Amino acid sequence: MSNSEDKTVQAIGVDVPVSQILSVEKAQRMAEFFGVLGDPNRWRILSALALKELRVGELAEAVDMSESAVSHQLRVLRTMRLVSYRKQGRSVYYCLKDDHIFNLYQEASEHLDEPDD
Amino acid sequence: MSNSEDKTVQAIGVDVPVSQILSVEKAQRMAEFFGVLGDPNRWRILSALALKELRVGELAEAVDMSESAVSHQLRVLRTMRLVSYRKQGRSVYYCLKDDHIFNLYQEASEHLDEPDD
DNA sequence: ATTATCCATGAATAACTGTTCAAGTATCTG
DNA sequence: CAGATACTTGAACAGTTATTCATGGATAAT
Repeated sequence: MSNSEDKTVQAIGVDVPVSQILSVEKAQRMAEFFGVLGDPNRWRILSALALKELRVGELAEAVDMSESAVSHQLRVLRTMRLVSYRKQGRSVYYCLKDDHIFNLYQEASEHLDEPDD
Repeated sequence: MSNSEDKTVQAIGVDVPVSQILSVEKAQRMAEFFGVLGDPNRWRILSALALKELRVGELAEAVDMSESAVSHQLRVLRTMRLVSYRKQGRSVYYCLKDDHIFNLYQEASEHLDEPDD
């Protein structure tokens, strides 16, 4: 809900209740989340972690990025709670946090695979 | 599938089949799609269109953006086939193309609403 | 203790993105 | 036809983002 007063805009005979449009705040949160999924290297990292728990260095090798770049991206993924980690000695093992990412992947795949009309 | 040769990286005793990591091309397509959902104003536009078919001008008023900005964003949404449109006189009516967007919204909401562990 | 390894972090830079502004096309009205 | 309305488009500019590079911290090995 966006506004306290129930403003409307006239459209096609009926009014559009502006209050049902996503609020700026909610839209912002959605955008931040999906924005994290808007980078190809983060998808490659996530897909690698979908196979098994991996250390930062292994990840870097697997997705062919520098350790620093991977580490930076892992921080972003951590912030959105898409991955979790555990430390063991000097290593840090990362893994997927839950399987929402699988559902999002599937849903997007379906959309992208749809015929062009 | 990423590489023709089935390269692996050693990890945790077992090997990680690099060939199962999302290819750069597939990752790129995923990122492009989700990147479109990585903007708050596009979410507001989509949520407005979820209520009913709207003209560009009505959309602009509803989401409080300039017509030009809305038009630019609608082109992006059209490119990703998230919206479709029909012309009627000088007006152009836009609507949501399918309901994948609803599922994505729901899935993301669930993720964002999860407790912090 | 010294050195090496693994990872995180901050700054800097290059690339990308979204808005505005100005102009252009198409349709309707008088 | 002239003017107004509805929308689109391209260029420019500001803000954001992802990488690299250099450095620092923590743990392990010698």
